[in-house]
Amino acid sequence: MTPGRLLPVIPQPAVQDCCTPLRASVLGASDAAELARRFAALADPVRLRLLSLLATSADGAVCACDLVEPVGKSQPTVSHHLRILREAGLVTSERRGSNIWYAAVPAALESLRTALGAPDA
Amino acid sequence: MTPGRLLPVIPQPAVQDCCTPLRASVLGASDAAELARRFAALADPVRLRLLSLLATSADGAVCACDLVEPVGKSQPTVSHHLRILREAGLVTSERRGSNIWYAAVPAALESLRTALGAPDA
DNA sequence: GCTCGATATTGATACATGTCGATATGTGGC
DNA sequence: GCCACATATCGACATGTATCAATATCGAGC
Repeated sequence: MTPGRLLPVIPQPAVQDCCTPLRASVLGASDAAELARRFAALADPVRLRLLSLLATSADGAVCACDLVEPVGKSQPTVSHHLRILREAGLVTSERRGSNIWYAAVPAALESLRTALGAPDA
Repeated sequence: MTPGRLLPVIPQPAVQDCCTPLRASVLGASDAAELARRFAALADPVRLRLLSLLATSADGAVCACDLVEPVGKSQPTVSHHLRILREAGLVTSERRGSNIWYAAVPAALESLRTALGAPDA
């Protein structure tokens, strides 16, 4: 379990926003593949709950040890899902002592919102 | 192929927006499952291109016969993907003579945008 | 350096999904 | 009713994915 609270900030990676909005112009094959890859990371209830846990945490980051119990899956399964979220750029991780802390990447969520957005938005 | 242009409007179904935004409160298990189901519909490049074709069409609707060639998949495969988009509420279809026309459902896209949105948005 | 706790990786299994060819269903015109 | 065309469904196959138990790896403290 988590000891006291630590420094909140995890450096946010640069998010290269991909792909013009769906409604702005017809998606090319490679843009579609990249967007699909990112949405696939959101297409699992466990990952959505993990992301939600991170995005709503007061500190902005949560110890991996505190993510296992809330989602009710085994530790390897949670680690697997965190890896997929990380590879999709939706979360970042940082080692703090013997623990690893995860944080959501708001810019990545914004990027996906943009892809779903109105053509003139 | 499509003859001339027809009446543009396809009646839009009511969209029940699901699930509080990810960043507003921790997602419950059932909300997470429902959201995951909707994002899964977007987690395929063929479906994203189909949706983009529909969302950018000048008439607001496209004959199914005009969706096969652009995505470069077989007719049954396109039909399969259109069904998934329809069941996710992202597109609507309407019979016009011997053809079936599809249209995007903007409100459904907005609903997903909201789920990805900022807590106070 | 060893041990312990935390996280990641591996291997195995069950299940879902994308794809196509073949076929069914449905519509309009003759 | 029959034929041609458009769309959907079916069956089969290959591939991907979620899950867990077991194991490996990595840090910290002694």
